[in-house]
Amino acid sequence: MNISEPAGEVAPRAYHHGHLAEALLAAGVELARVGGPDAVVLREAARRAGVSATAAYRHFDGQTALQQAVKEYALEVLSEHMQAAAAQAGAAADTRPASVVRLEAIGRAYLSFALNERGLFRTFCIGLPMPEGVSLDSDQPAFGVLTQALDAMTADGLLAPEIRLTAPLAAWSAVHGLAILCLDGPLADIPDQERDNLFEATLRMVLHGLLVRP
Amino acid sequence: MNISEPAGEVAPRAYHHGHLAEALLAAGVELARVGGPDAVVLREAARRAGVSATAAYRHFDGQTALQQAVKEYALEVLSEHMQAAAAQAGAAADTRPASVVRLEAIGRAYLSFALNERGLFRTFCIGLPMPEGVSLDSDQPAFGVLTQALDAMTADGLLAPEIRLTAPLAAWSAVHGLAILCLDGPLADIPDQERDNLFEATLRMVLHGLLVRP
DNA sequence: GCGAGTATGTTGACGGCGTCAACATGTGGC
DNA sequence: GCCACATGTTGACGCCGTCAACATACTCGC
Repeated sequence: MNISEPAGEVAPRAYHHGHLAEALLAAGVELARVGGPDAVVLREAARRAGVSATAAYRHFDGQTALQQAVKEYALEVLSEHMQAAAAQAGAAADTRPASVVRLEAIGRAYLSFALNERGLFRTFCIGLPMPEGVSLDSDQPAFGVLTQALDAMTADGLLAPEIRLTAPLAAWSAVHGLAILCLDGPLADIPDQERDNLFEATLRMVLHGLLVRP
Repeated sequence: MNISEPAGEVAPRAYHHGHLAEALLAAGVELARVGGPDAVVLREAARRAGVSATAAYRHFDGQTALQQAVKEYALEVLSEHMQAAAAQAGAAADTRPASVVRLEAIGRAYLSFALNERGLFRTFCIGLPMPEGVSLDSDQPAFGVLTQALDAMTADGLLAPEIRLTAPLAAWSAVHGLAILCLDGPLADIPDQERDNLFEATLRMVLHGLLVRP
């Protein structure tokens, strides 16, 4: 999804904007980044795109549609983060199985995205229907990278097959919950180091809770 | 906190309402129950209290103050739920240690509150500063009942002392995350039975992840 | 090449919201 | 009994989402 104005293309004309949908989405993303989902406001997005308030209705079916688009964008960025982390995992010296290291890396990527892109993450969280019914299928990149890691763990004999189906959501719940508690909850302003400790403790709980007993 | 209009007290006068703060809070709670935090709207609350729009400003310092009050109310209700569940736990035949059963009951109470009082739970979740800095101290009832259960588990030798401090937040993260995924996330409309399975699987992950190895 | 049809953007309006200032009306303390 | 204060009202402002009616530019078939 290309967000920024296409660089060298035809310059926007006087009347017809040319790339209004993209410009509105870019404005919406910026609004979300700064102010969270509630800040994704149609009139302001239109203003930033240099266009009248109601022009947005030619491209988005109302405010929630724009929020939904921003949400999808946020999901894409999050997915890329997680995939990049999973790909890089194992570079450092680590005696544990690669699949476990990868699962941990995914969790850490999720949390770091939540903390570094708070507004975007919050927008990704809001209660709009997930894009095209993400659901539990692994065709969604963000969820897919998680299920792949768990598949690898199952293949390695580290995950009991009978919990293979519930494991991704249980793990996701723990990491997601921790992210939310750190953003909106009582952990909003704990020192960085304490928060990191909590990250590690939660990841340990997830791993110990999922792995087969040695 | 008394929410409803005091039954047999002095009837509201013509000009001075008499119990406007309570009436506004009650209206706010009702709005939150139906529509979540965004539905907690000053003008509508005032309307329901039979009072002009700006009268609310004599009792609440703007909209966020009313939302905050509703949030505190929601936290109280949630705490009572959890405490009641913890107290009742162990009534059913269960061969496991009482402290473990209690911890499970608390988690289930949290989830059932989230599902049965969606609007209120969502309001409780919003990113306003927790009432009087709930933080990690166990003087908050909802958090206290959790730490007590974990203390009991530690005393029973079921929880390693070195994770005693991080355990409550790790456990809370998992249960909270699952609740959110069920309300706003991809698990919004899975069948009840699948959701219950997921509950149990997540609780198992938490318990296995926290308990010392037998 | 050109004209009709459509895509895109504008103006104006409506009601709802939060919020402030100025004003009105009760209530309680002296 | 009177005055200060608490409480509630009115009116206004600017923001928002949204709709209908209108204006302009592009495009495609001829």
